[in-house]
Amino acid sequence: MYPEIIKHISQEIDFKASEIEEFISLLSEIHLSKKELLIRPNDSVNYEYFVVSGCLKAYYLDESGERHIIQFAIEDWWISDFEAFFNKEPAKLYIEAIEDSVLLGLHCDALEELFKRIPKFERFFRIKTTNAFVSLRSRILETLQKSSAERYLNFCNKYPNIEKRVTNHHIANYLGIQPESLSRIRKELLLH
Amino acid sequence: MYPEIIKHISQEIDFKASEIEEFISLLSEIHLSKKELLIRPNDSVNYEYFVVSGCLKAYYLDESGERHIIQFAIEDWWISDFEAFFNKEPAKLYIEAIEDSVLLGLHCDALEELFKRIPKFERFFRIKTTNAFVSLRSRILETLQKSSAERYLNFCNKYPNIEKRVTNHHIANYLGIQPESLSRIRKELLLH
DNA sequence: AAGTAAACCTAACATACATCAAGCATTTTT
DNA sequence: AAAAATGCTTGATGTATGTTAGGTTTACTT
Repeated sequence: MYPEIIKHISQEIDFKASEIEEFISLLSEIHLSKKELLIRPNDSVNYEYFVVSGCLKAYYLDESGERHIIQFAIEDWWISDFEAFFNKEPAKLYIEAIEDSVLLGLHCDALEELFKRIPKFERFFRIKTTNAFVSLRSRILETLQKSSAERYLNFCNKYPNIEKRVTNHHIANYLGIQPESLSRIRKELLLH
Repeated sequence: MYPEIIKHISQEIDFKASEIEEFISLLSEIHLSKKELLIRPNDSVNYEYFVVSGCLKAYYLDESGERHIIQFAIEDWWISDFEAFFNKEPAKLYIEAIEDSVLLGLHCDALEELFKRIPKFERFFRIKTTNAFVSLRSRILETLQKSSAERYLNFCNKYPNIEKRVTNHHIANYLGIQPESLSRIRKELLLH
């Protein structure tokens, strides 16, 4: 039962069977069809979600209706409006399934309880968050430093499995450029 | 002794006096003069640093010698080359004092030990890292979304204490634009 | 199977920002 | 106190990316 997430947590920490069992008991399974919304602005966000299968995007719509993708998630990733989740604020993001997807939701209160009962999970999530923090820092450094073409190539290198599954439109949104610009970049790189 | 950091950790978690004492015993005091380097590329980074007083910048020099500031730190902030620190890799960043500064260094091994002995510190650093993670996400969303002028105004609003203490050159580096462009932005905003 | 929507590409033009260069003011160094 | 370095501003010019528009192909919907 839920071998994906068991493998995922066991990679980082050595849990006892009973601890894993307790963790699993907290999860709720969610099925989403393509284009279905998991979170929309003003929702209260009580869950973070582990992706068992499928592909999703987290994005923000600005005042002028432009879409800005902050995160993709495929198998083995966590996704949520983390700002809303951790700070108990209303959502600002949309989270939408790009493909039919299966998720495991973890409720914030259940998570707090779990931290108290089994501090190893506090450790697990500290390590996960630390890794995420570090990789956001490199993403910022990259946007400060690199040309759009370089960032596009890096994206393809770093996330080949995502690049194959989302449209160029999505990738352009993620990189912070217009789809037309990405098309030009791809033309110059001879990638069509 | 070290009232600043005691206040800092007590704001988040209720520690016993003995726990605080143990924590304090792990810290080493570092004094830096203006322009002195705390970390330079290829250093091994065994410490993260709490700023007691002063002001520092963490930056990357790219191949063409451009400087990109990823973080400022003033009183009450933590600073390090976190990627190098957490992943035990050689540093890629410079960390330099903008003013004479006093720091408290926390060694990675001491920190690991502390986590084992007092899990509340694991909790403390999980919460700190989570907050940092969330604010990096908004920083990314902001660079995807907003004009340079808007980002400059946001910076001034969000970090008035930093804005007062660093040069416009530094702020431009942080925002990812040229100092000349920032000067023009300020002119249009009538801020000289 | 036909109709519609979405994805992708291309081109012409507009614009924000970078680049290069110079000058003045302020701070730091000697 | 003089000299040097740094910070800030301004102008002229270049370039990458945005904007608008149109067209082709592919995928989805009925």
